[in-house]
Amino acid sequence: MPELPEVETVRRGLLEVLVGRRIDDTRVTGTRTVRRQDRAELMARTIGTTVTDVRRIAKYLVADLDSGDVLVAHLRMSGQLLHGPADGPLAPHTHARFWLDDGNELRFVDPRTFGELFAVDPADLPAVAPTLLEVGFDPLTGMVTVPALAAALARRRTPLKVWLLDQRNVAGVGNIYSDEICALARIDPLRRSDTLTRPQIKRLHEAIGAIIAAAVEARGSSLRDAQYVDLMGQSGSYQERFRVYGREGLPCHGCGRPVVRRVIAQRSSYSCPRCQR
DNA sequence: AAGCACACCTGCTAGC
DNA sequence: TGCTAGCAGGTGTGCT
Repeated sequence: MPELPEVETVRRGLLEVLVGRRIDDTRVTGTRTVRRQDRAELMARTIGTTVTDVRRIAKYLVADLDSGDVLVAHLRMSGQLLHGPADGPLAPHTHARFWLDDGNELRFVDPRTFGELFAVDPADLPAVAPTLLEVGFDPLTGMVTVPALAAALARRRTPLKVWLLDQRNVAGVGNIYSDEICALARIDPLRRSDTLTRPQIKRLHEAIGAIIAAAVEARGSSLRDAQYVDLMGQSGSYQERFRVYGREGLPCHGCGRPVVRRVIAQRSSYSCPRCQR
């Protein structure tokens, strides 16, 4: 479900409702929700702790606990974190519940069960979740210079779309925003990363920053199935500004010719063959 | 070693 | 109306 803008929107919501709250009780019912450790260990490491900060690393949400441990969540395709009164109705596919000391509850809901939770000592992260520590620059908080971007692009020989999806290159970009970035930069997503021209790299640099900033501003994108909602169940609005994503056959905003869908890296990819080269 | 295909799940929708 | 093939915001694994 969520890419950087959606995860960032959830993070900002969690900052408001979680920081300073003590977790009075934790219950995990989903059998696939905790995969990197024993479920009982996650419960033991969270119950009785107070949340001191909520950070984002790529698409991971990281809650710092006053015990020194971190509670980490990844929503993958269909995960949601929802916050509300502890006596509120339970949504289907609720796999974990965290009871807070103010009468509210944080719930992890995930129909496809790809999402996950784990709670560890940060010193153990290299062993438990190495990829979380191997992410590239963050377009929202750590944009790189144009020469640094050029160097990183030259290090791989893979389609630009695939390069953008690789979290080791850019942290937090996924299928929607990689297409939107390529469209704004007017580059073919199949263009090999190590063959971009100087002007293309400059445009790509601007596009990465601009698309992600605008999508965060819009509180992310919610598609037709309304899977993505923020902590309070509210939708984002960036889907109203999509240039190409999901617009197969509809006119390109630049030239009016139909947007084309292709499969790249086993994902749907949308682009304008005329404007993107 | 890098690059690529596939597996992991459930639910919704378009098309017959 | 009812069935089913196809598709969905991601990433870990295993192959070449």
